[in-house]
Amino acid sequence: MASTQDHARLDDQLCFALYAASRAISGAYRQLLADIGLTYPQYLAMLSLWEKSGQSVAELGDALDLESSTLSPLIRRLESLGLVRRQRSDEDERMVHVHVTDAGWKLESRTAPVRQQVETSTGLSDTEFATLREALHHLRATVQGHPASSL
Amino acid sequence: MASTQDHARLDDQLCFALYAASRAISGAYRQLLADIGLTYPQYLAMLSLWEKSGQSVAELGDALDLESSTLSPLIRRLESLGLVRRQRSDEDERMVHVHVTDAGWKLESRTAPVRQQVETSTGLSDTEFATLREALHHLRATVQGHPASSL
DNA sequence: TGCATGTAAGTTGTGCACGACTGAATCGTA
DNA sequence: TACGATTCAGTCGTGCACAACTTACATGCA
Repeated sequence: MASTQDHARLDDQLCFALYAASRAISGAYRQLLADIGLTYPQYLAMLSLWEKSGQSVAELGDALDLESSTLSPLIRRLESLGLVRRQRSDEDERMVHVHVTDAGWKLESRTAPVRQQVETSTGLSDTEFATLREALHHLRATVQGHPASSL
Repeated sequence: MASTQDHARLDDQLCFALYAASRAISGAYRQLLADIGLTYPQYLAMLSLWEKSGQSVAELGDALDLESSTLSPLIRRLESLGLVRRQRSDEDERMVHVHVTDAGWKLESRTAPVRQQVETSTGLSDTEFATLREALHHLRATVQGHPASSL
């Protein structure tokens, strides 16, 4: 019967597989990050800031692929948690640099077990993990290089 | 230098690759679906309803892996667009069945080119597409079978 | 029949995510 | 040195996404 139907099936869609898997992973992180007091997007922003403290909002937006309209409130919440500090640039007063505070640095080591637990829960080998990650990075780059106007 | 750093790098995270790729794909759909008047989650809900009209909210939540608190307002918007109709069950008045209306059915054929365009923009062969899709379905199932309590 | 239990759906509150816009600062170029 | 275009952070409005809670109802069992 399934072979005779002309509907596009939800479970056949790559987009849905991606959407559902992404929410499943963020859900796994959510529970564990709750102990630390971070949401999942906040955790990703902190990951980027631990890697490079002092990024401007635009730089962080580049790294996370997010708009300033999303990041501004998120950074404000991180600031109110005392994890980061905003500093307006001296050279260019349009820019705001986001610095990790002492409290922010202290949090870094506490996230390692969270990462470990979620990675274990995926059941993937290191190779599978890396292969899937690169496939997804490549997919994103390809789709973003295909703006709707060119289709 | 990169080899000496002890930070967890954002771009090394599968979770981030997944998160970013998912947003990239939904962004690609967003632009094309705007012509049709649907958001991306609304489109996914309609996909499921076109496949099986008359599902209860809980069934739809099972298919999409979403809570009723997410679906209720989403369905309300679809109803106000005239694409679906709610009907409280006769046998069990707790349940609400969601039926596709004539206008809803008319929309179905208009989504095929959207799907086609996004699939093309991924640059994936049919085999790669299916392989990635199954890997993601499997990943989701594995992670959801690993509740945090068991870690 | 009466009541405890559990389940379906909806409500509320918080936090993304994005488009459209605003206002300030800077840059390019004449 | 004017001044229009651009860039940057931020605001606002809409729509998810989820947790916690409420309401309504059906069912099981005494």
